[in-house]
Amino acid sequence: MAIKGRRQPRLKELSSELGLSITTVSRALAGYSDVSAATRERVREMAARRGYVPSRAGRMLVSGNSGFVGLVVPLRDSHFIDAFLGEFIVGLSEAFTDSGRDLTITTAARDRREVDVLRHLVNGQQADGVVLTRALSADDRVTYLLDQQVPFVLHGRVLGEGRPYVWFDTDGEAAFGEAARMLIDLGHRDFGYLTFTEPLTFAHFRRIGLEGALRDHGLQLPDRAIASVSRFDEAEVERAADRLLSLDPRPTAILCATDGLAIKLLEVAAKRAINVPADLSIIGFDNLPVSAYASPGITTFDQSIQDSAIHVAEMLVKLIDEGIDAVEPRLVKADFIARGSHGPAPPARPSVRAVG
Amino acid sequence: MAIKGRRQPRLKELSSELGLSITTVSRALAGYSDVSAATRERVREMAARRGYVPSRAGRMLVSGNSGFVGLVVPLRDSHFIDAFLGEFIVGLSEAFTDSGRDLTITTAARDRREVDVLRHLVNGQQADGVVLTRALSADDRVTYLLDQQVPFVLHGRVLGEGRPYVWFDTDGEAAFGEAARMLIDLGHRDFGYLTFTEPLTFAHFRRIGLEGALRDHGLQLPDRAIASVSRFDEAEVERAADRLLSLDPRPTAILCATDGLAIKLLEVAAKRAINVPADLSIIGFDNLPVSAYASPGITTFDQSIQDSAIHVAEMLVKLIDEGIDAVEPRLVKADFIARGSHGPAPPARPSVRAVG
DNA sequence: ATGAAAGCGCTAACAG
DNA sequence: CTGTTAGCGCTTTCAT
Repeated sequence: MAIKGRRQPRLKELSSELGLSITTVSRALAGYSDVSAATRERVREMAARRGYVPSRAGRMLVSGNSGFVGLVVPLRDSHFIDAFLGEFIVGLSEAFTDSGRDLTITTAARDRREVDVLRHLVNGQQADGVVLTRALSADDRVTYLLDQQVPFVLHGRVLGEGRPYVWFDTDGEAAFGEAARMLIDLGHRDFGYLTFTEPLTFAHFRRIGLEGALRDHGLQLPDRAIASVSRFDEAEVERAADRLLSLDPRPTAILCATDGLAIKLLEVAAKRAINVPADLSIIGFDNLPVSAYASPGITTFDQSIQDSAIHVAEMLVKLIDEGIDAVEPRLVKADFIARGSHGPAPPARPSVRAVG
Repeated sequence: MAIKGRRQPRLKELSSELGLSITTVSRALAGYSDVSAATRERVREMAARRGYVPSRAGRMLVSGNSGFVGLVVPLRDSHFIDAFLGEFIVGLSEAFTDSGRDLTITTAARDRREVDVLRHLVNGQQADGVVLTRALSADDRVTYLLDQQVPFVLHGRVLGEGRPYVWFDTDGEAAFGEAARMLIDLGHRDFGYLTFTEPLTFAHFRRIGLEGALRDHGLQLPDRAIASVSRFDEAEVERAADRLLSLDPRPTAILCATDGLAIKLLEVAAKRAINVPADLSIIGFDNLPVSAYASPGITTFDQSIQDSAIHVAEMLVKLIDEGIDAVEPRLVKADFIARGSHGPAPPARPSVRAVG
């Protein structure tokens, strides 16, 4: 069943009805000055009345670009992260629509690797540019697109890529540095970090932010106090959280790479009758809707997903239109959202280690 | 900056390298039997090695369809609903990708009406079919697409449309009927319904499900016990909830058209020191992630957004390929999720009304 | 079994 | 100012 109905008019039809050549109609619509104002008006009026919309295919063929911008959605993660995607997509789409482009979403489903999907998108000239989310420290998507010289904007950063590329990121290093300093001021000395096994760049930066602040105060984050879990294995979180809470001395403050982790940690702490924030301060990142409803509310950082999306979209449009020299990578500050999951360090307890 | 780099090979290039005509290469790739097995293999091998992907534009032009399926994202709602969108989009995209199609997302931003966006999509032949979400009782998008004979699947239903169309919906009527019967069994007699001002079809069906069950038990839902709020005005919810809780007699059970509303109601009840579920039972719909984290957890219905999306996508593909006779509308059951926000009716209290 | 030619809708280069 | 011509990449008759 093709699109039937009152068939969409094409240039040919308009031109024959107007008694003009196709070319003239085309140029009139494009607003070229070399067509008389009178004709231009007449053509425009007719086109509007007939609801003429140029065929994308025709345009694509002659211009060489598609008018589409691609987003490859990574493997499906947890529900929490899907909330991110929804907002991000809406933001992107809005911004692209404003620039006359459309967003196409492709999924790297099951066995198809993301790079293959990208290759398909790029080689089929289905997209003039691409948005990537969830950067990995070493990200083969980035390498591939740089090799192919395809315009793209990365939400996040990669590590150790020599060539220039356009990225947009939230400054997790500064954020967790700030959080750590605040907690140190509140008397905390024993810190923990709950993060992902996968080499997600944001987790890396948040960690070095934390470690940097500790070092500045003569403290450190021992390896034992870092627990990591696969982002695809919900069950693992519980074990990891458990392990952190069994340390001796037990951390009085645990920073979590994301709110999703923070919430799980909160649950595990509750099961062990560890009071948050009296016995344990927890800090997350992302400001998920659930974080406000957990009890206590999760203290976290907000990065306004919609704003990020809009910026990313604008950067990509500029990159496509004006080239890489026209656009600077951007690092934005995350807003600290103080809620109930952090507080002063508990009074010092005798620790096996400290005593022995 | 167009896509440069090791330029994507086109048919012309492949054919000249192989010493064959464009036609032959095309047919070899299409697997036609009238090209010798040997050549076919040779062509295929070369195409694979060069990473050939047919140009979408060329295909579109000759076939008349785009290979794209459109989703018009409605006006931006609250954060809660965006969580729905994210999951829905991922589900759609996965299913469409499986059928070799891609999903394009267009936004009805700011002043552009959704129908205009649809018109653009349809007339520009940018999509072979369309997915619509959040049906309104009288939905001009549906009318328009039916008029234009454009294949579409509606997530939800409209009321009073005579022509056949393809829809997929969750049976909110059955669900809230079930919930009401359960609450009646628990002793509840005074019910309330918190819903939206906008004529969203799902809210309508959930309401008549509730009303039907009440009627069957000789009860009714008085107009005063129905409060509605605009889905774009978060503040209004509080006033509406307040009003419901000020009724005399105060409802002992309030059903909410969505979890988003239920959560707001829960907050307002907490402020008024109304204990849930001892004094008030609350039931929502959607099973948002936050609903599990509210305290008490919201009793609700789950409709598996991802499954819905996959079904919708499959229905649309079938509709496009085989026509409207090949596909039946579908009504699926929602799963009841019992949590802590409902319970037995409180012991009867003297009501001004009952006493007077 | 293979190739030549036409045409999908559009725009750009070139004539008149 | 307007029209003719060519060509973007592909598939589909129609010849050979």
